[in-house]
Amino acid sequence: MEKIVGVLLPLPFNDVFDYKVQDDVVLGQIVRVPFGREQQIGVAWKIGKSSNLDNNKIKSVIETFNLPPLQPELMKLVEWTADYNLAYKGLILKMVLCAKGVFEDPKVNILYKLTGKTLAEAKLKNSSARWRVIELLRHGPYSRAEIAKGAGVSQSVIKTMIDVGMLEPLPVKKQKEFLPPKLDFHKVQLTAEQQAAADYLCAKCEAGFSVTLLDGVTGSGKTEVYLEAAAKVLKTGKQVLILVPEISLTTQWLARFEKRFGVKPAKWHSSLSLSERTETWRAVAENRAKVLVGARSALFLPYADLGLIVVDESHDHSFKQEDAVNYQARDIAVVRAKLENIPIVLSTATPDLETIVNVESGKYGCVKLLSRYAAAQMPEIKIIDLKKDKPVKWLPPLKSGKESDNAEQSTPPKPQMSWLAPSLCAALAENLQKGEQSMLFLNRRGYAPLVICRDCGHRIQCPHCTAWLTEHLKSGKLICHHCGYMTNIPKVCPECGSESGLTACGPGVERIAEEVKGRFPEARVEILSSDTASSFNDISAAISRMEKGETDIIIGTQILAKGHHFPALTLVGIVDADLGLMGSDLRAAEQTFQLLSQVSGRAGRAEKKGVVYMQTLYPENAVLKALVDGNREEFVKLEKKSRQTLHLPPYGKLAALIVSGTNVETTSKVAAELAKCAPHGNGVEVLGPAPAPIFMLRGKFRYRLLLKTLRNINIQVILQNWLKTISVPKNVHVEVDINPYSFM
DNA sequence: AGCACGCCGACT
DNA sequence: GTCGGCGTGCTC
Repeated sequence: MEKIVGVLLPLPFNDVFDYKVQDDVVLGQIVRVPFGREQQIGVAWKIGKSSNLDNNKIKSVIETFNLPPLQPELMKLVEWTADYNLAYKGLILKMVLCAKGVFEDPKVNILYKLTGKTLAEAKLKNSSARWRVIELLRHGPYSRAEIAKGAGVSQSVIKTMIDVGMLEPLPVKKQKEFLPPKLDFHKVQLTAEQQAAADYLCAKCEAGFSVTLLDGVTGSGKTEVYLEAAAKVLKTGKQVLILVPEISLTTQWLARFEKRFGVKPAKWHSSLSLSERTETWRAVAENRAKVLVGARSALFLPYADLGLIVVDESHDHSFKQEDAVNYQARDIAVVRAKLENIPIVLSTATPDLETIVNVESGKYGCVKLLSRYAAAQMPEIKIIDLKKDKPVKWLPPLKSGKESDNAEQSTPPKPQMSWLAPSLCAALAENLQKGEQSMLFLNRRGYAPLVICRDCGHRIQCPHCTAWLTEHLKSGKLICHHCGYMTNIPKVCPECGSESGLTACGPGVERIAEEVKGRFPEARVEILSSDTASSFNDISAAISRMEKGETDIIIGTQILAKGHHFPALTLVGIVDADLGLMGSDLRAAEQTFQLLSQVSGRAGRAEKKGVVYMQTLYPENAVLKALVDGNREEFVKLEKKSRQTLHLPPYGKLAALIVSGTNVETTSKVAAELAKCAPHGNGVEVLGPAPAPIFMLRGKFRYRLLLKTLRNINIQVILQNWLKTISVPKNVHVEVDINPYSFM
């Protein structure tokens, strides 16, 4: 019987395409279909015909894969995510079908086993090499390479034995094994507070959908608590998904997991190889991988039997960031939990206001961990007022050795710009003398964020973006942090040709490291930022040197803020606490509070108490004051008030339209047209268009419009109607960002 | 998204 | 005369 199914394809469409099928196809079945002159992998989304096309125009499904069909819950999640973010359903589906190796022929290993034919029967002479092969294969089939190594013979010996029919091939599907976690491998001794929290979460794990905020100060052992909930769910045979910010998929976290469960979890992140993706995808779909730790995209994997979701560091802004489609992974995780009717845990030391409000309204449950693990205490935070405690220039140490021989020729060292206040320098010196570790945090990569010519005032800009190029001394390049453009550091000013005018302005981590090395030549200094470390392993290596006490002062960016546990770290210096507050970010205050709390939380995580120094030009700033007082409640109160008066989330809704294109005129015309037919009325307001803060990005000009509505208004419907009214030429792109975090 | 079709400028 | 630019339209 010939039937017709609607197939959703991983392309920018909302509608299904009709195909004929011979046998019965189940909803959610993954199929290969012809599409144009190509083939596509799609999913049977609707039974029956959806188009009014002539039946003879409808092509047939090529094959249906022998894979578990997508579950209705996941299909609903795709639809929900697309509707909520005004994105194509097909592109959301693409995130589900993201392991293309799954749909190719599975790789097979050819192993060889004995056929039973003897040497005599094969008319071969006895030789010790051939006997060693026979002996080896009595224990089981092996590949050619394994036989050669195991029996100590050459490939030719094996080939002869195959040719005469003594050995026969045995194709075996390559399938990576995912070991099940050993639930009782190593039960960590929990504190009473942790145990109570774990008990609460475990109780939630018995009762369908719920959201629980696991709200614990840095160093309170949240991981151990939610791993107990994971153990509870794993005991029932269900799967557990732990979402982490990409950057915290560290060796340290994995080591903690392995210590508890005796095995490695399955991992999912952007830098997996093709075969790792394929293996993991299949193992998740076939319920062979029981625990998966992954970045945001792990949310769309086809779990066979999901029982619990944990969002670690749930406040982290990297959960909201665009890859193919804009979405906030934390929110979609909650929706997935709801659709699957399972519990979800949001774990963080600094919950975002949205989550706090949901806890207060009773929508989310909450457990708190108020004290640090064991003897550790919260660090003391001290403000350094840079206006009073001004950094003083420093002299590079005199060069030693052979260079001092021609000292009369070299100019005396020039005093260098400083970014560290005398009091911070003194504290570093003291800590160094005590043999304790220090960390300096500056969320700025490279040497200097700007190069300016003192003679003509020229500033070196990115040719593709409205942004200055950052100087990176290590690589000798000027780099655009927005598009990746790279050029050698010029010797002379490209504008006026001055040979001495080019000057680095402002500090990046490399420059701070230079100053620290200059001031403390005896200290073992390490820089850690996403570009000094060329690989995941470099980062792990630097972290482990720090753990082992081989580093005295570690200087780094964001990368240092999250999840690391350095027992001997007692001093944290925040070089520029004001940095995040100036940005054009709606959540600048909140994000700064979160980031600085996280960084501060690195200090004093063992017996010795930690001290945090924050350098600022605005010591009266409310965010910093709240941090110093350790008073999150006060900060939340202020933040609530400001968002309430401005009708910002969660007290109102926001959506941004980003209009971009390579042609300024057509782009601005579309932006203006959008403004002209902007929706208005009760509780609906449109701001803009305004040139985006980075007007030109990757060679495209960008304008922004902001739609603000009251909380009870369906912002998606308003947007849909709005976008329907205008026609956009193909060389202009209109992007929708529901609940934008940034204005860039 | 990809890819073909189609209509106008600088080249052997 | 053609090669090739990318604007428009289609894919069950």
